[in-house]
Formats: sequence, C-alpha cells, structure tokens
Amino acid sequence: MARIKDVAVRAGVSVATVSRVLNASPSVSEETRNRVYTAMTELNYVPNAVARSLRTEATRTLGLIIGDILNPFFAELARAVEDTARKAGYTVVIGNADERAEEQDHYVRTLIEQRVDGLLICPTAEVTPLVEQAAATGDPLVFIDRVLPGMDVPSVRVDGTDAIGELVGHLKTLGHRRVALISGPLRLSTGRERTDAFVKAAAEHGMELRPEYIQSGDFQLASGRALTARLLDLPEPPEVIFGGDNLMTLGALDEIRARGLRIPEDVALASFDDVPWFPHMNPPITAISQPVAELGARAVRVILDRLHGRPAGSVVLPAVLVPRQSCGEGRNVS
Amino acid sequence: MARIKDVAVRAGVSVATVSRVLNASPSVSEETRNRVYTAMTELNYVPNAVARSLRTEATRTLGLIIGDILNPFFAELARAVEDTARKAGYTVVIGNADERAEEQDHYVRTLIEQRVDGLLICPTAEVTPLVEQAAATGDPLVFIDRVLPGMDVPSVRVDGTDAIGELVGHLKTLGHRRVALISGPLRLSTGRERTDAFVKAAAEHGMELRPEYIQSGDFQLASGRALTARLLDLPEPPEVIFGGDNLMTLGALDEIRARGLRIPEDVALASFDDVPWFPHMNPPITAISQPVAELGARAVRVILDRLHGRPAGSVVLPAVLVPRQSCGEGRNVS
DNA sequence: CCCTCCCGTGTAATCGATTACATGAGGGTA
DNA sequence: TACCCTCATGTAATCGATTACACGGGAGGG
Repeated sequence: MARIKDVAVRAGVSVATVSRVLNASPSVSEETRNRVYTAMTELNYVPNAVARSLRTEATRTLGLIIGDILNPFFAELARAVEDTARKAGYTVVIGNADERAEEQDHYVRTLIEQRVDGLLICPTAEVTPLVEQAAATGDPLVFIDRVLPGMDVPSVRVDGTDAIGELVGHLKTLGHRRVALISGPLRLSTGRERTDAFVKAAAEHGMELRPEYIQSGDFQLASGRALTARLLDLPEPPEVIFGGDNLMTLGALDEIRARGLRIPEDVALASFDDVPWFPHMNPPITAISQPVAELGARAVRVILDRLHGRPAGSVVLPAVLVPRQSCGEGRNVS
Repeated sequence: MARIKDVAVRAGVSVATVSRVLNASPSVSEETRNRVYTAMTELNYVPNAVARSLRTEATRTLGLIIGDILNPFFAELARAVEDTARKAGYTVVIGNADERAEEQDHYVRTLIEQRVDGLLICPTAEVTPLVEQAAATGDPLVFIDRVLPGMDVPSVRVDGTDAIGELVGHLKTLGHRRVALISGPLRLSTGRERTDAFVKAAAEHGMELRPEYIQSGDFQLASGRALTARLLDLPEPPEVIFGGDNLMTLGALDEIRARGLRIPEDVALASFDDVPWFPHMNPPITAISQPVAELGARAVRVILDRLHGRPAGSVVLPAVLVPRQSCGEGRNVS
C-alpha cells in the first residue's frame, strides 16, 4: 500500500509538502498541489489514519458502550450517536456490554487502548474500578441514559417522572385502581427512578399500589414474563401492568397471551419506552416515549464540548405519554 | 498517559523487555516479569494500540458496513458479527450506510484509512468504483447478505428459494389463489432472488400471479405501505400479500389497518425476514426466518480465514418457513 | 544595489510501540 | 582451562504520518 513517501517521490516533492496537501494547508502552490493530487490518484494512495493518530494524539473516534444492540432503544441510540458524530467528522466504535459489568469493562479497556477521543457509556449497575479510574484520570467520559451516583461525570438522560404521572392520571380516568409495575433493577438509576415516580404518582392519585404489585427484574424479556406470571398468580391480581421497558412489556404480553387473557378487559398493559411496532400490536400499546435520537445527539455534543475545552454540563430530557388502546378506551393516537 | 518507556524506567529494565512482557514472550524471567507488572499498575499503564498497530501493520479490527441499524435484521447481524469477532480477539467498527451508495463509500474509505484488517459489507445496489477498486487491490472483503454480480469477492448469504416455495405451498393449502409480492429493488440480489423464487413457486403451484401483483420498492416501511395501497386499489386485489422484508411487511400492515381490513379474512399477510415481535402481533405473522446469527458468524469466519491465508469460500445458508396465523388457519407455531 | 520579508518548500525529530540483532553471564563438557 | 551454548536482556531501526525550523529565491522599499 502506497505511503506518503511514494507519493512524494512520484510528485517530485518532499513528504512535508504531501502532508500539507493532505491537510489542506494554504501554503502550497496551486501547481504543486495538483501534481500531488495526480500522484495520489495514480498510486491509489489512502492516508494511514493509524500513523496520523500516533503523531497527532487524536483518533477522531468516539467509543459508545451500550447494554444490548438488539434492544431497539439502544439501536436507535447508537444510530443517533453515529449520525451526530459523523457530521462532526468522528467515527463511532460500538461496544455491546450485554448488560454485564465484565463486558462493559472489556470495552472500556479496549477503547482506551485504541485511544478513542471520548467515551459514551450506558453504565451497568455496578461502578467498576476501571470506570472509576477512567473518570478520575480525567478521560473524557459521558454517561448516557443511566447515571452512576457519586461520580463526577457529565450525563445525558431522560426523566420520565412527569410522563409517568400523566400515565397514572390516564389510568385513573379509565377507571383503573389496582396498578402494578414490573421494572428493572433498583440499582440502575433508570429502574429506581421509574419505580419512585410510579409509586409517588400512584399515591397522589389515590391508586391502590400494594407492595406485592411492585416487582423488579432486569429489563429483559424473560424477567418481564416471570414477574407478570407472579402478578397474575396473586389472589387479587392488578388491573394494570406497567412494564419498565419495552422488553419487559413484551415478556408481560407473552404471559398474558399464554393465559388467554384479553387486553385491556382482563388486564391492561402499558410500557415505558416506546418502539416502532407498539402501534401495530393488538391492541396498540400505550407507552411512554423517550426522545432517543435527541438523547444520542446531545450526548455527542456534550463530549465534543469537553474535547474542545468548552464547559460541558449534564442534560435531562423529558419523556412523553403516548396513549393508545392497551389500557382501555383511551384516545386513539398512534 | 504513561508510555512503555516510563514503565521500563520504573521497572529498571529496557523497553524491549516491557514489550516482551506485554506480548507474553516466554523469554522473560519470572522476577523481571513481576517487576514490570508492578510498574504497570503503579503507573496505570495502558498500552497504546495505535502505536502497536503502526508497527505491526495489523489493527485487530474488522469493519462492518450495514444498510440500517434500526432494521432488526441488521441489528441482529451486527450483534452476531461483533460476538464472533470479539471471541477471536477482534474489535468491530460498524458503519451505517443508510442504504445509500454514497454513505457506503464514505465508510469504505474511512475504514480503509483506519486500516481495518478486514471489511464486511452488505453492499447497496450499485457497484461503486471504490468498492470495485478495493476488491481489485486485494483488500480482504466479504459480502454479507447481498451479492454483487461479477465481482470476485467471497460472500455469505441466505437463499430463501426453498422456504418461499414452502410458503407458496402453505398458501395453496389454505385455499389462496391470488398472491402478490411487495419486495425490494430488483438490482439488489436479495430483491431479485426473492422475486424470482416467488414467481417460480407460484407458477409451479398454479397460483394466479398477475403482473400487477409484483411490486418492487426499496425495502423500507413507506414503500411497503404505498405498494400495498396500490395492490388494494386494484379492481381485483390479491388475497395474499407477501412482504419482501420486515419493514415492507410492517408498512403493509399499516395500510391494511388504516383501511379497516381484517387479517387474514380480507387479506392475508406473510413476510420474508422474521423479527422477534411478529409472534406477538394480531394475528401472529407468518414469516420466513433467516439464520441471521449464523450469517454473521460465518462471515467473520470467512474473513478470518482469508486473513490467515486459509482458503475462503462463499457460504449459502437456508431460510425456514415459520407458519403462524396471518395467512389463515395454519399450524399454530410461534 | 542591498537589505528585508514573505512565500513555498525541504530536513529531520517525533509519536509509542515491536523486533532483529547484539551482548554478556553462567553452565556444561572435553 | 577453553570453548560453546543457552538464556535473559539491551540497543537501535522501523512503521507512516505531522510539524517546528531552516532555507533559498524573488519582490519591494530605501
């Protein structure tokens, strides 16, 4: 593969001049520039980003560590991050942590070895020593979606509290009283926040939220199904089940269908986290939609701010309720 | 950030020895090795992969260019590629081509600049000069999912012909005669193959496949919806619509619902490409499922074979029919 | 005519690792 | 004792770019 030196020889100039052409430096004469361009095409020259990065100490690359790319929420997030980064001239390397601290650490390590310019992390529950150290070292980190307590790292996240309040109001209007929640681990900021907001809203609206109606799992489909089974097995099952994310909601749906129950007549269903196919379900699923694309875009902007020495604060975005039919005769909005 | 030289000084050895420890060379004494390890942890040393790659001319990185990460098919593919590559000690950089040749070329260029060891591409319809040149130069390429005619590049793909034949048989058994297809662009190998297989199977089973029942779009939701509208507007609309991928099927579903038609009574629906939520639709969607995880894993193996100088042939995997209820009283398999 | 300044270009150090080759200590053998 | 071999380690070149600094020539001013 042709190197800058080959181009230089062919164009009859020095490597410095070729480099200047590569970097669009103004101090190269028109004529020389053309000679260099010609030599480059003739040789099929492709600059070596590895060598450039070594010298410049910048890779123009961002690392993104997410929980699970199969989860549409993360897929959309990855897409938004990638789009925004690309427009700013950055490449994104995605790491799939599979919601495991160990995998997350693997990627943190690898990406730091690769000298990414910044690291966007959807952290797992645990604060691992490696992440702690990276933060302490001053590596440019930003947390997305989830927050780790007691760490001085800027974060970009969604606050669903208001939307959950709205949802509970909606449920009350529809005549429901016994409401249940199946959510993620309380150690995850998102799991805790959604639970707290639901409990608070239920209290405010005078709903009947018994202790056994609050179940926490791991944001995965199987746990959604298992917890739903537990709820439906209660002597007095809830009238509504609220899934803490789209996968737990899908698990709930599986269990409800397996028992031949009707939605919303036998049990109503709502979801935190909207996905493109919820409107097409039978019945369409009422959901709380997060501004995922915005989340990703803002996260990139925060990290770029940090990289360019601009002040970088945290960002909190609101979620919105999208009422459909899975909780009863709501407005028919898709 | 600490460099190998700092570690060497602190451990009282030369950089060569530190490097040997890093690369687990056996010719370092136990005692020295320990001193080096200690120095590394004390300095929080993280090896610089950029420098290493420059010297070794290998990045242990693979590039993957896909059509659209929001499409569950590609998300699953990305996941499989990443998993398999990771197990072999490789990192994967994903590029989102958004089904546009221009974006695809951007990533081909960028990833070659970054000197990825191999490139996995789901090519867009056009054979761009850049891709052609990369293939000619002997860059390690592998095509996934789609094939470009007349290029000497190994490919890993799914052949749905048999499954489509099975589907048409299934439709016939259920009493359908007028069958229609909404598929992707014929210039895409997948679009053409699915269309050809459908036409052939329909003929073999004596189905009524009128020319106007064959529509081709762009594998996106909007085009699925528009083509479905066109089919339903025909004086004699088809009894069955077969979507060429999951997005076109979803578009079809939108249009069918918008018109208040029932599935399968008014019009039956089937899909090439199964996704996790099809079983949860109302009614559950009959689909042809591709071995996506296998597809990704095999593609990685093919490229690694090439990298290691082993012979690397193309791979064709079979798809399978998963009958559900959207075409009528089929077996109830989820 | 000479001095300065600027413009375009070249020389060479540098980034942080890997690795071929050199070196020196120690042990075994004749 | 002399020789050779092995083992552990060090020296220095190298990968392909960037860039500070040097330099030569031409223009412009006095």
